[in-house]
Amino acid sequence: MEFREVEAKWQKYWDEHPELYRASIKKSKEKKYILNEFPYPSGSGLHIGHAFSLVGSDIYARFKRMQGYQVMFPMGWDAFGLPTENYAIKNKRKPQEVTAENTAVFKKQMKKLAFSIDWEREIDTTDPNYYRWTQWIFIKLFEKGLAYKKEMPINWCPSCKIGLANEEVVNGRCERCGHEAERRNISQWIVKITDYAERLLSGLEETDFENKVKLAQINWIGKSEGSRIKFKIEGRDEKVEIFTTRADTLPGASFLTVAPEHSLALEAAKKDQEVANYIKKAKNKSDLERTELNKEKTGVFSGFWAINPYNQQKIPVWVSDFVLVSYGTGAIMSVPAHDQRDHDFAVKFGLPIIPVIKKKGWNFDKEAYVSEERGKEIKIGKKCNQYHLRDWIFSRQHYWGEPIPMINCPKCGWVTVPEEELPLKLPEVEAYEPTVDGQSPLSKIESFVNCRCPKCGGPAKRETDTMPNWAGSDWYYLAYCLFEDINKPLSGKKNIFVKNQKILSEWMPVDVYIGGDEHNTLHLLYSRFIYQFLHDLGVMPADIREPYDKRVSHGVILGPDGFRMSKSRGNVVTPESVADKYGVDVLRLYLMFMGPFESVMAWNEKTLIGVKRFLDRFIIFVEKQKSNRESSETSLRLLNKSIKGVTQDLENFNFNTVVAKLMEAINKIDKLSREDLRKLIKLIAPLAPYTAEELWHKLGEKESIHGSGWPEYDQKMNDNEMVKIPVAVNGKVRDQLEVSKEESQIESKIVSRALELDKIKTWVKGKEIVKEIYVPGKMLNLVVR
RNA sequence: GCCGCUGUGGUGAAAUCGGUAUACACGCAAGACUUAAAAUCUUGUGCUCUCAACAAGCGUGUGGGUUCAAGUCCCGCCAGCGGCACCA
Repeated sequence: MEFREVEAKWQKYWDEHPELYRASIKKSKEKKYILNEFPYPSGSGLHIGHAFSLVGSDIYARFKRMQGYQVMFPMGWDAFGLPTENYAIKNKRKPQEVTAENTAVFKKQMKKLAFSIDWEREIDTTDPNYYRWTQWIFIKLFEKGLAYKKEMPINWCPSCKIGLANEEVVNGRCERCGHEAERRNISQWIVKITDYAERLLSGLEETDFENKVKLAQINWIGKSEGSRIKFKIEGRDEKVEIFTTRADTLPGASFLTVAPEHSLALEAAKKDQEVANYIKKAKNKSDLERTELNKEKTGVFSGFWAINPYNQQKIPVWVSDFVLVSYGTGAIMSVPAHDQRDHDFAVKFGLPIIPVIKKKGWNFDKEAYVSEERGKEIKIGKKCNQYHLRDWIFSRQHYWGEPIPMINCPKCGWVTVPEEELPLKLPEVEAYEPTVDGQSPLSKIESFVNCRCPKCGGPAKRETDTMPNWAGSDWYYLAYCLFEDINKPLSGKKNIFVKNQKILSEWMPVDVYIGGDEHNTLHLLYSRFIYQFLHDLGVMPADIREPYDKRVSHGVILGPDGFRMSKSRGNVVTPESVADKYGVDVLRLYLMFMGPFESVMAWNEKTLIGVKRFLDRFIIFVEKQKSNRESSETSLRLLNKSIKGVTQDLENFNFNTVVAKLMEAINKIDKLSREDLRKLIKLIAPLAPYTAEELWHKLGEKESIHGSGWPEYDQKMNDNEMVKIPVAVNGKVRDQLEVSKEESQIESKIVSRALELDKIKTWVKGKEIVKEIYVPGKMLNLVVR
């Protein structure tokens, strides 16, 4: 039968039987919540990367389902975002309509690729019933003091006249027009994720993330332990506080350096034009300039003098942009003898270099001596930790995002939109372009902006910024659990999280979270933070402290030329084109056979042929074998071995070797009974669901194979098998011994039989056997002299 | 510069705990079927020496080390990929 007909037939059947893939908690069965990062539904449809990671996830979900677990494998759409907005602007269309079209295409393609998704749980971050709760979370953040408004520099494209998200700035340039991006101060909503830095670190211990993911998060949070030390400033009451990890080098602090934004620098600028000019210049520096000017240090003397608290010496205070406002206190003590940046600075401006840790023969004038070694402890200042993690800029001056549910009242200040008024719907607008001054298009809609203050009833204005992309994906793993209350909205004040504690504690945490390395820091950290925050609010089950248990990162598929697939390179391979040409099962098998699930691989259609041949042979094999009454003994053993290997490899996401083991089975097995044939088909079912279903029914089955059980490995079957024991002399294998399993356990027997082997005799002849090392069932090594 | 990952045949890659390196597949070569081609099937395929077989030697980026035994563990170096980058 042609693959097209087979696919159409079973896709229809599966659509008519949603119970097959429906996730439901039954007391008797253990649950598995298998989550793949939900896609952004772009206009170009599912790309090969989506297909790759989803095939792997689907195989695992199908495998676990057949093993008898209650599997939840849901899907949804992370549909807010710039590409849709840009497309809408360009084509004068509504983002809502574009999104609906795109998600329809994605869903259709996913169904074709046979993903065993529970479609009843489908969610969409742009659905007001969904983002009502995204907004509710923001309100709670605000109420708990974790969201605040602040002037922050953002990236600004002077050509497009819009604010750019960090993702939109590529090498310091605007992603759309290539113009150099500038910095501009705009008042923004900030979320205090830094309050959770320590929790985000310690929580990692409760997860089963692989080490590289944990390390990525640890590095991103970037904790350093040190102390804060206050320096008196001559002629001023206010002290300058610095942060250092090396308080022991305080005696060598020959000057202080403060950031251009530091209050002391601003103070100095009032009196000194040169300082004022420097600050102005530094402020206007774009990211591009900052990285380019990386090499040469710049700075200016502030005119202020500080007192080193260790020895009461007068040291100058300098202003330099290599000191960052956003880290520590925005001021440092400079120890040129033991820090290379301070050294560069000191050399350029002729400042003293005072060694604290002595090193024989070290030329301190030439280079700083930077070592792990510490000087004697100095107990000045107080111990504290610093983190690289920054607070999270939560505002976007764009249209296609969740409106931030805040109202600014001239009397009451910032007031939240009352919970019962949620969702605060995104109004339909005529134009989606950002305004000339960089504000969100919402700011032009007076009916949206002007409102009454919920507190005092006076006239007030709404926030017009929208939320970043990450907001909707911070809690979607909860939304899948609560889909009934999200897709059929609750009225009034009822809270989905509080109401559904039981459901949450049944499904959470996510058992396996499959996603890309590019999300190992931001998305994973943001969503862990939001979960922890909700946990602190008391709306999450008390004993579930982390949202994800295990994290599996999938690899990347490059184009046939070895480069990342892109339209401009013209090396794009779409899953659809491959499925049309060879069939879905061939595509699925090939994607998995390419290499390890985590690695980076180039597309190679030639290798795909091998997989196609295998699947054809598999079908022919079943046809030929199906009338057998019984299996041959060797075939039965081989099948049993395959069951063991395939089961183990599926468990560990080693899908490439699963395919290899199935190929091996087909190559070696010669005779199977109809009953045993069923087991073999089950082994391939998670990988090639269409073919397996078709063959299964050809054997006379009436129910779907995907609802059937997983074959069991028979431990005893291989017991009386013969085993081959390699015999080595001085570590080099010279011959092998074939013995029964029983015999292989007795060392003395193995040694004496090995010494009877002709080849071994010649190697041992005339020499003394110093040592015999026998690893039962594995190998024998004779050490001779 | 810092952090992480990777290095195995002509190619994609296998090798649970340190225990027969190169499974599985592509490609290539020879053969079968065919008027022919495609498809399919069979056999062979790390390197060196050899007409060939046997045997032997060498082989997992590189130099050392530990061990009866190292692709696997430890130390140094080289190359490639990804991320971060004046973080005090």
